Amino acid sequence: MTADPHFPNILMIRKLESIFTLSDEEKQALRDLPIQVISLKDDQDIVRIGDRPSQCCLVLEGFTCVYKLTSEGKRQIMALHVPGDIPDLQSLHLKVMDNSIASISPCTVGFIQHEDLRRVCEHYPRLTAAFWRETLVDASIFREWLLNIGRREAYTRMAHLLCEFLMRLEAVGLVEDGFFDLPITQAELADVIGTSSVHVNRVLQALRADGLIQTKRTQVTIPDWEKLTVAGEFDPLYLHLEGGDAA
Amino acid sequence: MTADPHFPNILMIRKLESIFTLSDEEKQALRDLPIQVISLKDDQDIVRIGDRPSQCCLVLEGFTCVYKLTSEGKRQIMALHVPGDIPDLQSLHLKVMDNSIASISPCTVGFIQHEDLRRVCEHYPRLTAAFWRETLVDASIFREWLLNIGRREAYTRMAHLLCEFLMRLEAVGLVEDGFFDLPITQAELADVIGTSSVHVNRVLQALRADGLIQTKRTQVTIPDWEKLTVAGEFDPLYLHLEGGDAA
DNA sequence: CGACTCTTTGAGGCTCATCAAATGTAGTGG
DNA sequence: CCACTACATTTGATGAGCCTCAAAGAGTCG
Repeated sequence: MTADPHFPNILMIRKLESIFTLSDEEKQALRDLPIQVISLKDDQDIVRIGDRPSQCCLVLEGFTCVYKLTSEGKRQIMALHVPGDIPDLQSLHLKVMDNSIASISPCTVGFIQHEDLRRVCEHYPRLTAAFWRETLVDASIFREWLLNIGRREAYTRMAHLLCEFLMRLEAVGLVEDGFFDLPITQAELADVIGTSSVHVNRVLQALRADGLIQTKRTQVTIPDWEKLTVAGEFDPLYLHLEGGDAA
Repeated sequence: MTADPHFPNILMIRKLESIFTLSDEEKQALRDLPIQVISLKDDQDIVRIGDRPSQCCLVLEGFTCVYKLTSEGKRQIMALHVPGDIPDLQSLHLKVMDNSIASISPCTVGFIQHEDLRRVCEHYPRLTAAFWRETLVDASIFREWLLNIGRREAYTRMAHLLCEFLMRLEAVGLVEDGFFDLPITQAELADVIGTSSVHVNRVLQALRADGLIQTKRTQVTIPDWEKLTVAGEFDPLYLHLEGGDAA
């Protein structure tokens, strides 16, 4: 990671700019946002269900996950977040956390105080819209995951998840030639797609056997994007990767 | 339904007021919003995936659902909306619909132009926050449904869904003594909880046999709320039914 | 009363969970 | 460099939950 103390701010600005055109003033306001950076090992809770946080968390490096547990202790991961995402942006308007957020790989995150974020939003309504939109895209991904988990079988689900990951990582420059790092265990993948780790293992073997993915440690290569999207019934519409400025 | 031409506006105001305290000016602005009311039979699409709507839809009477189809034509319902909800509020900031919305019972809905909604939000930032919060609660429900579908079995899932429905309908005054109307077929319930209609039928029988619900036509009675919440592992936290004003 | 839709029931099979154990792969300290 | 530990992946076997197909009852409505 760059030593630039403003790297978190720049990451956030780049992310918003991929959708909205920001004025110099807006960019400056974002650049001036105080962001407290900390590093985490994997599997560390960042916020917990029931908390009443006074800050939001911006992912800088690595991946985080949003999860909940059933009363029998089964875990469901509802979302994965990559650098540039703000997994608990909702806490700006919902006092109590209704889910927990944890690092799923070693990662770096930045904390932004709610009051600072609110102040910026008050002065720059277009930034309010931009942040609001971020939470709407998150919601859109939840919907797609509901379809995935509710109505597709494990093989398709996994292919779909890998497609989504590739696209989202590509958007932040973390993919080269269909090749990216996925530092997530099979047990965690199981918690994402709602199956068991044993079954994840078998599904991954099937995907490899069908030539849809190649894996080496935590590295994943997609040799044939077209084929994987077909196997995963993947249509990137729901990611809303372009066109944010209101009509 | 009342003949009052401002009924839709009043419904919206009441909904927001259950969370935020609104000033007279804010209320007046909402009362002045033009809303075009129309009636629908059941199973009618209101907006479709891929559409670029220029208006939002406020549910006035009956229920609507948010759904998507897999390429094999299987349907997953991602959300149910009750009077007072705005199922496609997201379209204010996401140009293209990533899901379809349909009536699931005969219903009345009101359409509000995006431009009108935007104008109100510009003048009253607290209303922006209130609408933003609505979309955040929707997202919170998506997360809970992901846990439900991904990690709980059908019996628990159904109990959970009925708990949620009771609470949400109670919030808009549509429940009396644990008794409410649920004009939804078992096939539709199956699309909600991600199973088959045959299995829904068996699960409902089991719930009846266990004394957790009583049904008569589309009428549902919950004789023992406490027992049903245990069976459904239900914790209403995720509905965020109170406390919206920022700290 | 017939046409339609929805609910209910049965039977067989498939997907996937669970349990348990073996193998593989870092990371640590001697 | 090797033994040792801690995890993660892989494999096998068994069974539970649920799907699908098919057909029979029950409401509901013109």
